[in-house]
Amino acid sequence: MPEGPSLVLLREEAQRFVGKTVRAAEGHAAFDAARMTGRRVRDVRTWGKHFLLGFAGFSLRVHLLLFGSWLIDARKPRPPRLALRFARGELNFYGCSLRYIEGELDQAYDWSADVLSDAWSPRAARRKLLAAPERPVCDVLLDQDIFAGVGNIIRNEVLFRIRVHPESRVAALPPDRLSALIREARRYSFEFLDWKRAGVLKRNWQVHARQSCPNCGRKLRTTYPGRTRRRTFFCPRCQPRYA
DNA sequence: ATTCATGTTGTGAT
DNA sequence: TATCACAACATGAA
Repeated sequence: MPEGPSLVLLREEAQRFVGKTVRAAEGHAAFDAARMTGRRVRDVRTWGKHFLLGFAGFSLRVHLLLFGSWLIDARKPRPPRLALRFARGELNFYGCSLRYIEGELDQAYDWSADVLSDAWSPRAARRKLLAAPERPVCDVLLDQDIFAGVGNIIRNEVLFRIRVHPESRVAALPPDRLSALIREARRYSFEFLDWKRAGVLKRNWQVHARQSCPNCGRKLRTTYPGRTRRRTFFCPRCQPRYA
């Protein structure tokens, strides 16, 4: 579930708790959930795949990892990893990683890296990419320091849309493909968000978990390339490899 | 029942 | 030191 756009939806749903006071916070013993009890939520933000609940002086960071989920005003049969109760309503997290971030979030995060942020900077992304010329594009797209919020689905879809083979190296990309990579990482992330919100995301996948190329009809290839070894779908005909 | 997957971090080997 | 392979975590869908 949790690529960047899904976190935006969580942020929107959690917005109603801003200004409210945590009446009870329960979690597993290893995490000091009680620290939030009696404290007022200042703001709700996201950075890439991080969900951030701001309190005076510190923030809660929730990372949903691969299987994480949340429920608002509802519970699963299993106890939540973290339950935040307010006078009206509750926010429950499952299967996630919890941490506190001390101080201001603007110190802790490079907001220009978040593809879904107003502060997103294509120029900063380009600079980071040019500093990593030998890396394959399949790896850099998942690099959260460059493209925070991009996950495996977005990566596969972006590479198909810009017609670039996943194992192309950054330095070998023609200038217009490098620009397209940066532009499409953000553009498709918002498209993902719209489709997710409308409940039509899967049906709009062009290559992810698909069998054949929507452009030429050939059978798609599935590989596990690069450092990350994540499942990669691509069309060997429509996505030329720039070595 | 078993396998797999929208993710990240830490450990130990090379 | 750098890079890697792998484990660990957790959960719902196919």
